[in-house]
Amino acid sequence: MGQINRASPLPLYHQLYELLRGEILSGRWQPGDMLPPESELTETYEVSRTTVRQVLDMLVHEGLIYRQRGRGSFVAHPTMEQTLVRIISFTDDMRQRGFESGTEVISSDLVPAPSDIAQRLEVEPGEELARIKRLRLADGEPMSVEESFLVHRYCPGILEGDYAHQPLRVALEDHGIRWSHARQSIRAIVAPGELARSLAVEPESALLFIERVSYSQANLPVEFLRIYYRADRYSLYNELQG
Amino acid sequence: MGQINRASPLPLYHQLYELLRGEILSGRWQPGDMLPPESELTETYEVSRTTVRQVLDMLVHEGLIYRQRGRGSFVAHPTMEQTLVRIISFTDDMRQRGFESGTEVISSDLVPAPSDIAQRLEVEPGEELARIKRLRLADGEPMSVEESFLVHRYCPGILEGDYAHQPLRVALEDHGIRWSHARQSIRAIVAPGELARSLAVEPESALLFIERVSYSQANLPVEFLRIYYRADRYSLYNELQG
DNA sequence: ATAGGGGAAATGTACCGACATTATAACATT
DNA sequence: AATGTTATAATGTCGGTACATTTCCCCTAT
Repeated sequence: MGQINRASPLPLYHQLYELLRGEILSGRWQPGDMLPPESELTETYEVSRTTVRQVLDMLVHEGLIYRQRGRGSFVAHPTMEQTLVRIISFTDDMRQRGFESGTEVISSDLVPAPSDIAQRLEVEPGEELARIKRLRLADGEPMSVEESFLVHRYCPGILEGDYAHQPLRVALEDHGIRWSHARQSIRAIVAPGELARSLAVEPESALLFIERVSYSQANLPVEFLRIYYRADRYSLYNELQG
Repeated sequence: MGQINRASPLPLYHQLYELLRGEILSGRWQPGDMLPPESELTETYEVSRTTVRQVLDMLVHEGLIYRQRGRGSFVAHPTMEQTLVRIISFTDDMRQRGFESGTEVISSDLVPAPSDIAQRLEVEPGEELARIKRLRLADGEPMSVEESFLVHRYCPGILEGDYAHQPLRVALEDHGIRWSHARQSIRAIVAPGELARSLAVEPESALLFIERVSYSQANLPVEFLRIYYRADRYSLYNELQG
């Protein structure tokens, strides 16, 4: 079990947050499970109830837990909404939607950065990028095409992996890269011929098109991602506040 | 200036939250303005600093303010992101994107509820709905078509308003209806001929298509909304957490 | 069997105090 | 003039206490 290090410069609440978050994201605590009550967390980690509640509130905001007065705090069931709040893997996204996910690598190579991508990745045009193009399947049928551009300098040799079976995220972690946040735009486009063929849809179909820049924990943009979703199979959901 | 009523059953933090939120949303406090420091809010409203901070944290999470250690708390500048978090009017959305907004009413009438819409509005199929169809303009050019279905029982006579010049939201408030939250789906579609004409785009263009159910503060679904955005002019932005 | 009461456990609300960290401006020193 | 120092004010972190409210279970009286 994790420990809280009082000599650490990291605030106690941050350490506890990482601990509890790990329990949930790792799956050690399952959706619907009750978390230890505040009183128990207070004793276990030897922090005040104030700190414990601060952490639990953070997890509520993140959508990882929900709380019920008089009953307890529980691990939340993943919702579609997570897709628009958290960086989530294709596999997890599909599992939430009730699909079995699959992946085929279309191509992977090194390319010089085009100027528009270079700008978003904050590198010089022409800088070497690793490009990985994959077809994503849901229950065996094409769901999306993902084109990923990685700043090769940050992850040399990344192209050696087999990204049909290994998550790109894992390979990046071997290079010490973990995502802190990402910015994306969501658009609608008409499927170009080649994409229509890859996705097995009629030419001129509509696609949901997402462009995303992902930032490492060092706050550097590392990946530029283009995702083309089949509009007949994929939509986004979210909830708005009044 | 607002007051806090200690005899009210509403929690103090909730009352203070509504107060400060009102100052911001009304525009009395402008983006970039510094809020009164915590110490002053504590004295003004005679609540503890804990309560003040709880409220400020809520406003931060809502994206209405940001805080800077050692400097103060400030009214946030509206961002594109709000579109995916808060229920925002077309006018405000366009202003954030740097457009002048305009509206033309295409049609408004009473219709019996189709079964799919009835289900989402939790009424019987055939129940009377007020339907308002509007063309939305940005800098004089078509941006989107909105088709709104309102449960007429909740807002009889709503069709008498002129929704080219008056916000629908205001008319609904006269019926005591204010939005608490809404749920929406985001999809891509190919523009049907009629819509393409209304939006002045090529037939077979891609549109960003949003379907939204909005709930009143009584937690009743009141409006079903279909919005068709020109994909060449409109995209959504948001930020994801790692 | 059923209804009701009571207590235990859990989260919610609200207050207070103490000190840390950061930003700014005014002031002092070089 | 440039630099360093200091004081002040602001938010951030952490601890504590008290009581309210809700849920749930067990026990009892009917």
